[in-house]
This record gives sequence, structure tokens and C-alpha cells, in this order.
Amino acid sequence: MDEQRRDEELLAWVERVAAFFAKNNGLPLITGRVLGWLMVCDPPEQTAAQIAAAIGASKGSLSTAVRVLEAGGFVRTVTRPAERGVRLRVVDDVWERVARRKLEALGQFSGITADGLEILRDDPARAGRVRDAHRLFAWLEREIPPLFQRWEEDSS
Amino acid sequence: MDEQRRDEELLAWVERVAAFFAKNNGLPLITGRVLGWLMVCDPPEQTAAQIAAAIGASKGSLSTAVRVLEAGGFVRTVTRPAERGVRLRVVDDVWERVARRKLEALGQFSGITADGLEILRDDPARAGRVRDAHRLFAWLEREIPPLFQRWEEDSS
DNA sequence: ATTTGAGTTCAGTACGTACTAAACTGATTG
DNA sequence: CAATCAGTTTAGTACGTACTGAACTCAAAT
Repeated sequence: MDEQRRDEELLAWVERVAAFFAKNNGLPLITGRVLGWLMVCDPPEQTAAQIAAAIGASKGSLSTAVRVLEAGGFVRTVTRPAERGVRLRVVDDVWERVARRKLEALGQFSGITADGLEILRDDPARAGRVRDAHRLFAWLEREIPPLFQRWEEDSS
Repeated sequence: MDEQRRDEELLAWVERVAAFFAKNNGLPLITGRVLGWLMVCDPPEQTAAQIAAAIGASKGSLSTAVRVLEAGGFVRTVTRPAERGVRLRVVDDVWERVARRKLEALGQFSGITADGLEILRDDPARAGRVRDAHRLFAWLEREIPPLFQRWEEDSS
């Protein structure tokens, strides 16, 4: 199997992951690239310099991208004996986090709809459209946690 | 109740809806404003000029925003007898559409993870992280439709 | 036929922001 | 101490894009 060809394919794949992740989370593309690369790189724990070389980004960009990814809980750092710096790896349940966060964000819209109902409290006719929305998002907010609970059970 | 004060509150609320909608769907803020306004305006069917005045946008902006919202199925146009132009209103199940689309987008990531597994087919050790992700998204893709089915049932 | 008004198109502006390069910091190694 | 290297900071660039204003199109009204 053509070694270099596969690397190209992987890099293209990383790009797709990056697009998906960045778009869905409102984060810069480069954070998605880092995350995508860390999904498939060998070894799975790499230095910032290695990652930068792999995805063709500058040291500076990587510095900020890593800070964001760490703050978001998507990536963590590990150290190795007899090595200067730090290495990065994806946390074990990154994508569960991503999905969970996304779904919870949806549910949180019920807070906004609730406020809308409050503003229109003495104009029930006009509040109808807001009420419809509120019903759905309140329902979602209730249903999301058990959904993930089932995932935990199903996948164990 | 202070009429003008409530209008201000409503406008601020519209702004929150706009932020949520635009951010979550990668659409310009103004589309969110239109949608938010159409959730609470009276009458519920309004002309582009009315909406523009309400949210303080230009005619031109509204033209493109409406095109986008219509294409996305968030808004539809209605006509009235003895009226020149067209009026806009939110479709009845806007937010269900929004939520559905969002969840389905998550599930579709399983297509990307599947491709990743394919690329790494003869390197199973390295594919481990991708496989974990794939399990989750494939599961989500299966679970989303029944979730909404339950919503249809619960809300009827 | 002229006017009116709804709606589109387009050029131009303003603005945010992703990214780089290079200078800098500060800890570690020899 | 001098040298090295990981990582941060910052100034600057490039780029996309949301939005406006004004010119335009075209159907309806008078």
C-alpha cells in the first residue's frame, strides 16, 4: 500500500473533520485540524511542533489553538520522562463531549423562549408562536439527559 | 403596562433569538432577527418593509435575508387580497425543523468517521480513536429519528 | 401613459478574525 | 555561563462577509 498516498488521504480526511468540528462549534478551522490530526496520528501523543508540521500551521497558531482546545476539554497534555516539552492527545470521550454540548445548547434555548412568554404574559394570542417553540425545547431539555444515559448503557 | 417599554423588551428578546439562531446555523445575524421578529410581531404576517423598520435593517438586507430563510424552509410568503406585495410568516414548525436539522447534522458525521476507518483499514491499532467516534455517531444516527417520533406522539 | 411602490441587484464600506512571522520569555541542558 | 528549545505574545496582513445605499426592474394602480 502506497505510504505517501495514504498520508495524503489522511490529511484530506483531517480537513473534513476540521470543517465539521469548526463549523459546528464556531471555532477556528485550525482547532479542528489539530483535533482531526490527533484522531489519527501515530504516535497518538504528539508535540505542538509535530502537529504544526503535519497540518502545515505556524507555531503561533498552534499555541492559541491548543489553549482553546484545552479550555474546551477536547485535548489534554501529557509529559514524558526525559522530554522537554509537553505532548498533546485527544481526551478519550471527545466526541461524546462535542455531541453532548451541542444537544444541551439546543435545550438551553428554552430559557429564551421562557423569557419570551414572560414578556408576552398578558397577550396570550400573540404569544402563541413562542409557546409552540417553548414546548419543543422544554421537551428536548428533558429528553437529552436520558438519551445519553442510554448511550452509556448501550456502549458499555 | 408601559407599551413602549414592552416593545423595547421584545426587541431585546428578538436580538437574543437572533444570536442563538444565527450562531447555531451559521447564518447572518439579520436572518435571525427576521425570524425572531416574526415570532412575536403583531400581526404575525408582515411585509418586508414592516420588518425592516422593526429591526432597523435596510431593504436590500431584507431581500437577501428573506431569500435565505425561504430557501431554508423557515419562513413562507402569503398574499392578501387587495394588497400589492407579499407578506412573510414563520412556518408552523420552524423550531422543530431547526432542531431536527441540527441533530441530523450531528449524525451525519458518522459518514466521515466511516471513511476514516476505511482509510485506516489495515492499521487497526491506529484506527482506535476513529472507531470510538464512529460508534457514537452511528448510534446517534439511529436514535435521532425515533426521538422525534416520540416528540410527535407526545405533543399531539 | 404616468406614477407608485415592492423587490432585486450591485458596488462599496466596514469590520471582525484567522493566521503568520518574528521577537520575546523562561526553563533546561551541556 | 552559554546555548538551546518549548511556548507565548504581538504586530501586521489577508480575507471573507454582513450590511447599506442607490440605482434599477417590473407589475399594479390611477
